[in-house]
Amino acid sequence: QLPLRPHPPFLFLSQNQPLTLSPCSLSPGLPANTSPQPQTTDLHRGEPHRGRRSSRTRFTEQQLETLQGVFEATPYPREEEYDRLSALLSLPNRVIVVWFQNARQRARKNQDRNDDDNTDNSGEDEGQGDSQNENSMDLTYEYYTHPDSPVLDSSTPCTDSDHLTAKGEQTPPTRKQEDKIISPQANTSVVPECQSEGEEGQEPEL
Amino acid sequence: QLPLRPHPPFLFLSQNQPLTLSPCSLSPGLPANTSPQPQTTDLHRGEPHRGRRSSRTRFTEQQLETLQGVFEATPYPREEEYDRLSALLSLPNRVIVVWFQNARQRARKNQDRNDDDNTDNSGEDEGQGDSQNENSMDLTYEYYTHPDSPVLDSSTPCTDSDHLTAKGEQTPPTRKQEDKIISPQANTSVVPECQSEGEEGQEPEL
DNA sequence: GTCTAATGAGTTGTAATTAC
DNA sequence: GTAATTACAACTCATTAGAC
Repeated sequence: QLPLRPHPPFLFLSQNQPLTLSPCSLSPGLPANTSPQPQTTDLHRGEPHRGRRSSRTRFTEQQLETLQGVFEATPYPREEEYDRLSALLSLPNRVIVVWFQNARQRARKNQDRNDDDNTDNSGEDEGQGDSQNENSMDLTYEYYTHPDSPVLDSSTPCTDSDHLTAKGEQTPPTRKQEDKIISPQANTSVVPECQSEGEEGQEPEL
Repeated sequence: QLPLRPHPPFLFLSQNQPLTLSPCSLSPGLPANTSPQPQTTDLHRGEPHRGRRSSRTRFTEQQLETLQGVFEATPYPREEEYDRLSALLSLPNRVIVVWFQNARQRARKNQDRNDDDNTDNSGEDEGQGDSQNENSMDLTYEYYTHPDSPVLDSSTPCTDSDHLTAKGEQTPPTRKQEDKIISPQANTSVVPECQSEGEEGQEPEL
């Protein structure tokens, strides 16, 4: 008989709008009021811990939104993208990197879970949150991130035919379990990597 | 992790009722600084006596009024709202947080009771003391407190009696939904598949 | 007795860390 | 990079205790 169960810290927004309340003023959708400067060092009220692991970052709604959006587009960004996001969201680079790692892990887990559910309980299909249903994303990665990776090199970037065939070889050494997850960023050819250096061809319209 | 005390099973059901809240007329004349003399002793604020229970806070009428007003608007305020209230009411943050927790608990309980009454004694409907019947609010929260949320506080009076921290805040956590526990990760901001970062259009200037 | 602020165990999601 | 793990942080519920 519980009408509510907001257990864990979570935040994500729908396209929700103030419906019943917002009497006096409203500026929906745009969190530009305060200058949100998420402190990444030591922020929480009080002092929960000192000297331990670095304090848990609390992402803002907007940051998560952006991160999630980028993640859904490119689960494996490269360093330029990390840097861009770092600057954009005013977060340290490590935080961004870690977020993507965790996001991939989460997506993988959700995918597995959904997959298992689908396989096991095919008939039992209740409308669960669809947030984890777009897990068709491909999360295998190939080891292009090596220091002398060809992708990042400016001399090779825009020829997608090259990387598609050359390193598009689907033989990741660490391809463990899921073969449903397929090609890594190779199929990101729809988003060519030439734009990665130049801040990803898409400009923020703001 | 500490099985010291047995705990009842943990199961939830959900039932929800429409929410009745008074938007702006919650506390039209909020206490600016008239003369609230809350005995927020240093007992539980500055110095936590280990082992000793904090002294029970005695809220003033105004404080309770304000808290109740804010609660009816947003049962799950964000951290900034807590801070605002803390400053506004001259109460420690912890006290505010605990008050909201207890208020939620109370509301849930009342809601359950009402629900049981309605369900069990459908025909028997006498006007019992509805001193707390106004708690038929929706306590589902969809995203929890967050540093900068694009919301405005509905508890913030329209008047200028107090704008000590005009942090825009407005959460529409009041989603009326019947008997469905929203899972925390329920709704994500799904973005279309092939657009990299132009999605939300919330990219700050760079 | 009632009412409720405070406490604490328990759950959950996840940022950060570690091991690989 | 991954997978597993740890350490929070924000909540829940039940309970305890303090003032009426």
